[in-house]
This record gives sequence, C-alpha cells and structure tokens, in this order.
Amino acid sequence: MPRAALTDEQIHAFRRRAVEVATALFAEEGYRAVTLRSLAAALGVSPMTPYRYFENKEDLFAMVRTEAFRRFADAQRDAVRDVDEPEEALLRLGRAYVEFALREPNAYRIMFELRQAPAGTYPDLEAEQARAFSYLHRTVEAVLEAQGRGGDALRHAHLMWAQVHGLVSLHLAEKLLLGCSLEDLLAGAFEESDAGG
Amino acid sequence: MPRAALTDEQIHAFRRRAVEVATALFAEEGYRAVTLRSLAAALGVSPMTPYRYFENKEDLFAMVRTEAFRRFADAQRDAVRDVDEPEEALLRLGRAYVEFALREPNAYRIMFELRQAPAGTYPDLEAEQARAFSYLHRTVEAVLEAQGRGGDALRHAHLMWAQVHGLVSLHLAEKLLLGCSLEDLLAGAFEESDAGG
DNA sequence: AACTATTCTTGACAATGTAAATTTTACAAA
DNA sequence: TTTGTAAAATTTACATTGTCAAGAATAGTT
Repeated sequence: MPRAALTDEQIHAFRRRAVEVATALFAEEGYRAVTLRSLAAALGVSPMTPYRYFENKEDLFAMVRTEAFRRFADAQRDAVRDVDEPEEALLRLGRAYVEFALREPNAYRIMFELRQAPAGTYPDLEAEQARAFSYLHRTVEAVLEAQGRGGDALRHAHLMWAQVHGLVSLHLAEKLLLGCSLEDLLAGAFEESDAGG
Repeated sequence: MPRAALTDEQIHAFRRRAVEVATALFAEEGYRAVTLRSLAAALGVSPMTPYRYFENKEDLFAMVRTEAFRRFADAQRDAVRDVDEPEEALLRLGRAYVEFALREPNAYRIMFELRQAPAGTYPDLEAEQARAFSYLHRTVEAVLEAQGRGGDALRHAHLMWAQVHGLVSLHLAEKLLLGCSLEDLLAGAFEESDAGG
C-alpha cells in the first residue's frame, strides 16, 4: 500500500542526469564554483533532493570524475581502433590525450587533481582510470615487441603517460614559459618517444 | 598625535609568520582544511586580524605558494652549487626535485594545483617559479653545449621538467598502477634523460 | 591628560554543506 | 472512493566559512 520505491533505473537515470548537468556547470564556471544548490536549481529540484541519490558532494564529484575518465578512456580506445601499426597507434594515443585535455580542461583538472580520495574508495573510478591507461600500455607492449625488446612495457608506458600528463598539466596551470608552447613541446616529446621507445 | 602606523618591517614580519604557520597547517591537515579562522587561532589573533595584512584568503594562499616556490628554488640552487659536471648537475636537480616533492607534498600540491590565478596576478610568485626553473634551464644548456648541440635547451628543459613533474604528480595523485613505483620510474627517466639529452 | 588616527575585536551577514523535521505523493486495501 | 502508509521531496534549521561594518582598544603627539 505504500508508495513504490525508486527503481534502480530511475535512480541511475537521475544520477546520470545530475552528473551530466554538473559536468556542464564545471565546464562553464570551473570546478569549485559549482554548489549543490546551484546544481539542484539547474536540475529543477530542491536543494536536498540530490542527497537521496548521492551520499554527499564528494560522492557526486567522484561520479563526475568517473564519467570523465570514461569519456577519456573511450577517446583513447577510439584513437587506436583499427590502427595496426603500433607506432602509429602510439602517436594517435598521444594526440587523442592532448585533444581531450584541451577540449575538456575542467574535466581534466578534476580527473587529475592533486588531492584525491584514498585508493579503494571509488572502485568504478579506478576501473575507468585503469582502462584509460590500458590502451597505452598495450600499445607500448606492441611497439616493444615489434622492436624485439619486451619486458618493461609497464614502465615505459608510465613514463610516456607522465611525460604527456606533465606537459598538459604545466600548460593548464599556465606554468610554461614564454617561447615554449605546448605544441612545440609535444612535437619534441612524440618525436623522442618514437625514437627512444 | 595619532597612533603610529605599522612599519613595513612589522607588516612583513606578520605576513612571514602567518605564511609560516599556514604552511605548517597545510602540512598537517592538507590544503582546503585550513580556514582563516583556524589560522588566526594558531597565530593567537582574532579572526579578522589577517585581513589587515592580506587582501583576502587567495592573497594569503598566493604568498604561501610563493614561499613554497622560493624553498623549492633554493633547493634546486643548492643541488647544483659547486657541481661542475653538467650531467651530474642534471641528475642532482632531478633528485632534489623529487626529494622536495616527497618531503613537502602539500606544498608541492599547492604549487602546481591545476587551477591558478591568471598570469600576471602575482609577479613574485612567477619570479620564484621562473627562478626555480632557471637552474634546470641553465644546466640543460650546459649539457647540450658540452655535447656540441645547442639551441633548443629551453624546449629540452621543459620536457625534462614535464617528465619529472608528471611522475611526481601521478604519484601524489595515487594514479600509478601497482608494480610501478615512483623510484623505478625515476631510475628509468633519469637514465633516458642522460642518454637522450 | 586628552585628542585622534590606526589597529584590533566583536557582531553580523550571505553562502554553503548537510541533518532533522515536515509535507507531499503514489499505491494498495477497505 | 476513500484512506492508510511508506517512500520521496521539500522546507527548516544549523554549523562553518569568507568577509563587511561597526565598535573598542591602543599609542603617540599636544
């Protein structure tokens, strides 16, 4: 006789929409400018309604991050779909990486903020993160294998990731000195990545 | 006949102490946990007193960042003091970089947060930042010169910076996958930096 | 000792995250 | 159709924050 509880589908639908709107607000106004109240207003619900669907703000942010990593991982996947040449794939991964970061700088900022919840808190987030990295990892494996020297693909993949992430981070934080644009640096980075493995 | 205005020295003394205490609080409790009220309490003054010495919280944070960059730049300077061999100097800069980031992770986080005030807002900050980079820049110049190929030292220095910053960032954000520690990666990075120039 | 410009404190306000209380809603039984 | 009820949604309320404005204390000159 009581009112029916929310379907899993209804819950997920609301969560999806909330994350979507929150992401849009981030893209416009930046990270910390988005409040739960402004989000609720944008969703057309009362300020406390999101609390039925998310534990708290941090929980919602985690899902925003998770979805951002999902889009990022998808972009990485699509970048190497139907690309057989490993070195070509490597280049495309790098380009797709930078493209994503420049297309969605606020998403990138949220994804790689230097203060995150302790490991194990948000398994979905970490899964998407791992997936995003997996395409680079596999491609580096293929490159090294083609060159006859396998083994430390994980290390090399991390190094490349760090290189590009470092460049993008410094660019987004406006730490690059005049006379050195991101494009210049990327050209050099990719070139050396190819050469040096 | 009125009360004497604060000396420049008094003002600077308070600002220094406030920044010092704020830095200590950051180190303990992390970044956003520090409030102006808690800082004032730690300083033994009323909540509004800091406002006579800083425009607002952002202004105070900027000075915390500036001092962090100053310590960092000093560490870089000291790392290569009296080191003649350019390649040895390069290694030491890298080690000093990572040491600083691991010794003062919260400072490092504040310094390289992905959302900063627009360029030109805090000249002192940018000056210390530029100084911190200058030691690497000069050393790379020396290395390239010794190898007979000069010209793109700025680019190479940026790439190395990005490499190490990327590794440290990923480490601090706990994004490194199991089986790949920061130490392993750094060994590889430095080795290749030496080799590849 | 008294005036006054300056420093410092107190009180207050708006915004925010969130808890508790209250109201509304949807469904099924009477 | 009416009504009971549990879930959903809203409204209220509160603590914490950054910051403003008014008041209180302070020090140095006359």
